[in-house]
Amino acid sequence: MKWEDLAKEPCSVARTLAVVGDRWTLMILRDCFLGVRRFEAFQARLGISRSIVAERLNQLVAEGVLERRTYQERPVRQEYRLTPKGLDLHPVIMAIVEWGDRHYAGPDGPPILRRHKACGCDFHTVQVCSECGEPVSAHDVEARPGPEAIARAAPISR
Amino acid sequence: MKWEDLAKEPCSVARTLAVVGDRWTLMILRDCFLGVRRFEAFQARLGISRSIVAERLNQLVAEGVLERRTYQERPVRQEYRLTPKGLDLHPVIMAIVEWGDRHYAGPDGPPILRRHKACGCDFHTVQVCSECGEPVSAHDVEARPGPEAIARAAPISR
DNA sequence: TATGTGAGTTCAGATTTCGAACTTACGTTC
DNA sequence: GAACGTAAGTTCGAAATCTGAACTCACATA
Repeated sequence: MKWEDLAKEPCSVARTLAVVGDRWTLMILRDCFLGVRRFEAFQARLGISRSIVAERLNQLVAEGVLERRTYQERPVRQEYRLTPKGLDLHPVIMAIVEWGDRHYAGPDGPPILRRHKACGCDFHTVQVCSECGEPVSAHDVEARPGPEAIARAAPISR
Repeated sequence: MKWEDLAKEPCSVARTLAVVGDRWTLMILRDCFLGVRRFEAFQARLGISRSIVAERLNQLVAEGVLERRTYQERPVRQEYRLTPKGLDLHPVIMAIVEWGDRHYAGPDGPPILRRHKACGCDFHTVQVCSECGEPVSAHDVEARPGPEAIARAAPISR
């Protein structure tokens, strides 16, 4: 399988990674959630090649994750902002943060602290079941193919 | 910045991606959570080059995410299983699934259905605050540097 | 004896990614 | 008004990574 074929897989992990699973793309999105919006800022913070920054930003815009907005004419200056679809990636970033905090924090605790404005507390995230509200662990989940995967696995005619 | 330098960044996203942010690594982990354990099975399911499968599995073992276990002597046969540290990645995979389900599901719904054994329902995941239990959205979060980031005097530049 | 399987390793060639320099179009400072 | 700075890229040769295909080793099965 090639990387470009991922999007066609009947799997939401594959489809998501086809968009954001590229090297550096999640780092760019991390910065988006921290409020970074400009090309130069992404490039300077990440210290990666400008061509890669340009390519990744274009991909994210093409996928509707970021929106290119002109904030100044003459000379034209653009900025990149998360769309609603992009904002939906917040749980992905937070889950990644959670794992890093748990397994790679130094003796002083996590490198970045996060406060939940709604309740005012420093917090971490917990994943719960949409139906019963209880925390979900790996062993609690039973996966089975949905209609689409069944259709692909057993085509009516060949 | 080089990819290998990511692990040294005072950021949990960077540290996590240094381990699992490699191309294909999250796809391998997806399969782990679906119960895949053998080299041949990873290679066949992903259809990527055997050397990449071998390299990624070795990296994950070195990082303590997977454990190599001999399930048969003569000839030696190994399998790869998630360690507790690896199981902690479940929320990352589920957050990725959630986004794919939401934005790339076809008309028949998501390609894979998941049942929460504890309550018996088909479910999706919701991220809530560890302190107040309310769902967390991107705009609800205020990030600030922790002790370690302050000590490094790495200002957040925009 | 011949064939199959699991778990890799090896290697030349294709692809991707990188760093560094260049471009364009303006604004600012001396 | 010349020099410098900055935002947002583009271009290009070199370096790193990935691929497919073949090879290995140790055993099992027909």
